[in-house]
Amino acid sequence: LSRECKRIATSKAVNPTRSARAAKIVQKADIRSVAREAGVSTATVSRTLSGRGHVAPATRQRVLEAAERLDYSPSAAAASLRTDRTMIVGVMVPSLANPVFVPFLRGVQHVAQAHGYAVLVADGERSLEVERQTLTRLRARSVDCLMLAGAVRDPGKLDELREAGVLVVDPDHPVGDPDLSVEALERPGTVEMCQALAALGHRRLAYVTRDGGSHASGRRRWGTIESVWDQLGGEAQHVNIGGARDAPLVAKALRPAVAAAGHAATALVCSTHGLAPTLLRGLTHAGVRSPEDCSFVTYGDSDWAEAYRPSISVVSLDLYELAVFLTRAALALLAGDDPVGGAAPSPGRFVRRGSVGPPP
Amino acid sequence: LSRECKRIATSKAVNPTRSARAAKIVQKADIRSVAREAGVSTATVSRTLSGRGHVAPATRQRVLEAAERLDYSPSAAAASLRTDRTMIVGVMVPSLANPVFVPFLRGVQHVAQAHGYAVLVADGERSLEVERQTLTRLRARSVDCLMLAGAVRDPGKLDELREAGVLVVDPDHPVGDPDLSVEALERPGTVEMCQALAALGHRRLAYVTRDGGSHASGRRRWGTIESVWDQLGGEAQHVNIGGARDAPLVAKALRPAVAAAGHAATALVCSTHGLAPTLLRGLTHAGVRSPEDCSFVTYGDSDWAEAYRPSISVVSLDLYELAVFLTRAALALLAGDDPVGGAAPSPGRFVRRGSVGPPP
DNA sequence: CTGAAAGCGCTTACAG
DNA sequence: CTGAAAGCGCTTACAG
Repeated sequence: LSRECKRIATSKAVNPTRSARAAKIVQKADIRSVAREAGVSTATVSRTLSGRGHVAPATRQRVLEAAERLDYSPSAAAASLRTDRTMIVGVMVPSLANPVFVPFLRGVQHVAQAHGYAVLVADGERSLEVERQTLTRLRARSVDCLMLAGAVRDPGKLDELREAGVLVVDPDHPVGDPDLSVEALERPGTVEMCQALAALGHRRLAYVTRDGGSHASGRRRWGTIESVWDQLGGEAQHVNIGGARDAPLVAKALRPAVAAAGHAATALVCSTHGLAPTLLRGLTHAGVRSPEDCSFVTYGDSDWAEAYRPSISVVSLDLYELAVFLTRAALALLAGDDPVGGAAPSPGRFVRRGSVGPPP
Repeated sequence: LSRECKRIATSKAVNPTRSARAAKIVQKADIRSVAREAGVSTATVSRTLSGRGHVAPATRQRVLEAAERLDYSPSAAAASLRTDRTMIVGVMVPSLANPVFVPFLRGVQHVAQAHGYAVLVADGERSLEVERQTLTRLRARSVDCLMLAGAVRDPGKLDELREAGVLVVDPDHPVGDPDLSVEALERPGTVEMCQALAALGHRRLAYVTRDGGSHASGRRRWGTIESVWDQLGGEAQHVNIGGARDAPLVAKALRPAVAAAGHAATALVCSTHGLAPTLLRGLTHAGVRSPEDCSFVTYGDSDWAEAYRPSISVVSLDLYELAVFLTRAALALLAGDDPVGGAAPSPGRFVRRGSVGPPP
């Protein structure tokens, strides 16, 4: 309906009378009506409301009141067109179905909101095609800044965005400070975990993923674990359970690793929080008890991990905190401010709970 | 840097030479450069790329090639300003920290993306103030449509948005079809659960929330449970554990309900998925076993609920599916299309698992 | 401290 | 089928 009105209003050239009528119906005050109401130029209204440029206190007051009275809401589109800044930060999430990315999104959201930016979320839906299309759209929207919640399948697209003037922030490859990469931050947690397991006497560890390394983060973790565990004198193996979901199938996929006579792994490390419940069901089905038969650790924490019996040990990294830090830095850069200080994000850590014990 | 260039470019009036240089650096092709490249008017370029209006096949071809060659990405801001449509759908989430809202967001995202809309997320951060400010921003961005993932604290703000021409979709109060409200959809699941418990011989049920009804959805659920359970001849009580997090505190809060000599509740119903792990830890701490001493059911399902031992019975409603349905309908309305058919979202249902058994 | 005016990059009704 | 031109609502360098 109101769209109808607007369509009529658009043809102002054609018929100013209808246009005026339509405008009255939609009630959308623009900067000119505010200027008229306050008896000043639009320039002054703009200066007052944006806070840029000096305005005499009395004038300022009148403008604010006029804006209030008319319930004026400036058009973001018009401002963007003029200033070439959209005040939008985009977040590219590989898959919203994967809960690990939500804290990151939340962190970006929090900071962006506080700085007057809006947040555009894009969901890659685990698909190269969708991701590409989505990034193209983000470019057309010319977000001021794009935060990546996880690895992108087609990094070439990112360069396109960068060339178009978008500030792209990739936690896997942070500009400036390599110590702030997810990998670097997570490493201490992995090391702690390996040391704790080794100290308990574990020698054989199995790292379990769903897709065997198509995920960049999963692959990197495996690299870290492999080298750290090797240094500690243990043997690590990588188990890929593929698409298995049902407990019997998962049990079957895990059995070679955890029940091999003589050289079974005595500790299972789950690559991502979302996979943990599936593995736990598989273990239960296989009759493998934790921690008696096999210790269990997962990457990523939650209330459920803690509530499980035994409570699940985790390597956790606060992605919310990381997102807050990175977003602050990015927005400061955009504003041309000095790089913000602020506490650096805390590194990952190992939280030992009931699911870890000595090897059988 | 590129921002710097742009700033220079902006002063085209002042110094066209510098401007031209800057434009070359930023590489941003606009519709005029495409028109020039293809040897047509901007009108024709616009018509070709938008698909509105007829263009001769040969011309079309030339335009597409020129656009491709120049890597043209039309400015969404300019288009919005002109057409008064932003092609953005906003999603208002009461709190991103609450995982129940994520499937809804994902559903909106999926449909929006498929229809060429972008998604702006707003996080209320459980705060009236933040929520208000956020809604004001969504209005300034003039989203075409606003989907509410949950109840909004200040419904008055919504009317403001509606007056500004935004299509606001509230799953708690769907326009047109009241059978599509979250409440109506969830009811069958609640009824099933109550019937199942009653059939097993339960008479006393406790419904547990964290904040005792500040949540609109929690309050409604309690209303439904109370009346259904009453009809079945049982007694229902409402327990509010407030902010308790530690197992001992939660245990203490639950004890009056589940351990009252003679008239203890024999079934505990948890109001929301996120609260379940906390309650389970409390029960474990209190030495209450499930289902032997007390059956346990929660609203909202997940892999963790299923993996828990005993596996947790749930009342589940697919909010992803609901979001998909509502978003499709909303976008069809915006496009002026006929209301889409499509399967109606499935109602909630009760999934009985190990945590429910006969009363002690 | 303030105003008049140009222009951001599109789309669309109109005329041909 | 195509082009010339107006205008969407802002912001900002310039002039006063």
